[in-house]
Amino acid sequence: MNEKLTRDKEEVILRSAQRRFASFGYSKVTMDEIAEDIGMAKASLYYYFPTKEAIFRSVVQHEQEEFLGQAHSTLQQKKPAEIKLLEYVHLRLKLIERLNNLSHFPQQGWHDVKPIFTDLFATFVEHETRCVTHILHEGKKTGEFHIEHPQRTALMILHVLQGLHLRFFRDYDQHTVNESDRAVFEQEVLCFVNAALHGILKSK
Amino acid sequence: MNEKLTRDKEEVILRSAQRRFASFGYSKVTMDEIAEDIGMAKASLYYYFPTKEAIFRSVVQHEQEEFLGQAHSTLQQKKPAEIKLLEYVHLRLKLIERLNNLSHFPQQGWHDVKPIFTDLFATFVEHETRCVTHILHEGKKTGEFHIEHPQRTALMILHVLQGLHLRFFRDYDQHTVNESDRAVFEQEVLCFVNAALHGILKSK
DNA sequence: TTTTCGACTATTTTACTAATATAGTCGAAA
DNA sequence: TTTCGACTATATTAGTAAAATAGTCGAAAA
Repeated sequence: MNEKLTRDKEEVILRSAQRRFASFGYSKVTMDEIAEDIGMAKASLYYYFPTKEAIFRSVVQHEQEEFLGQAHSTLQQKKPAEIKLLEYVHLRLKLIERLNNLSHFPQQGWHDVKPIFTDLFATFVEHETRCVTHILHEGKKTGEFHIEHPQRTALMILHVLQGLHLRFFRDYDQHTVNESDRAVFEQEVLCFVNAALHGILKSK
Repeated sequence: MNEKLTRDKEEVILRSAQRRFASFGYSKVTMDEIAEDIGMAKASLYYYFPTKEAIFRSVVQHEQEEFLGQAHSTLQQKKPAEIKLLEYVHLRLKLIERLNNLSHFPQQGWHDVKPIFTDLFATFVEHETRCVTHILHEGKKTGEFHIEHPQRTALMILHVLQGLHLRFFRDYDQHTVNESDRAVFEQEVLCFVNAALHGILKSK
């Protein structure tokens, strides 16, 4: 029965951690701060989580799971594959916006946190690859798409998304990223998806 | 008349510098080393170039000019725009491979050299944008391409190329980049260009 | 006059150390 | 079962002295 209470406390901790990580990045947040936010002593955190990394991983995992949940519910609807791909990209843009903050992603942060969750990332990328590959296969089966290597194309798409993200935010540190920058980024991503879908050649 | 001799000496210096920069990156090369390579005293270098940065900029500019030269000669030939775009991308891949080395690009090096030639880069990107936009416009005019916003599409293409490059080499430091890694990178770039050209939708 | 360089300076990097901050432990108390 | 104060060991930071390096200058060589 206190199982439930434990989960609740964990949630509280994770929410606090999430907020702090999102504002300052992994390495700039201390266990003392996370604890103080929720009126706990640092030592108490260690009753729920074995390490700081574990907390961070949980936070990231939460975001990823929420995203994958939404993505799968999109996949299951009956819509043209083209629409599904677009919706997937939109969801992903929202995810990126959130993850961007945790550990102030692309720039400094990356090297701090890279070893912590290369594995988390790896499995996440696998999931993503499956999702996009699935969409492409479906589109191929229904005759919507003409693709020779769905797998490779899916990887390419995901890598381009990652790449544009990197390219765009590599220079900005967190505080200089403003609304209009992100708007330009998103527009460019959509331009890419559009090109990938429709191509630019007239003849087939 | 000694104008010619001066140019020759400059070339010698630049060649030596180019080799060193390519192997060790901007910050790990000293003026003494560059000078010693060609049997000169360091002080003599300053007769030809005012600063170390000036040497580096010259080296980079050389690469860029050679590339732009080849690119323009490609543009002037009478070929389908599709082919021109592909050739352009191939040339660019070769450039990247060379620039990659100077200052051990994407990772550590970037921050060292960024302030040195943001301007060089900016004008280079302008040139590139003009090239690609030109190809797209031409393809549009001849009816080969169907593009709504050639300028925006050109930017997108270039940014994707940059992005893939970053994504691919961000983790590797110079010495771990091997042949097969680069092969995968190039294959992915071509997959992108292919998708951008032909799209994946069957219907128009 | 043009080009080279040895000897010098000012500045930046590096290597080391002491002081601080922080993750994580433990046993006692609530 | 859950919380926490007090503690330790490790990692980060700040400060500093030593070394390396970009850049100068005036004299010498060509």
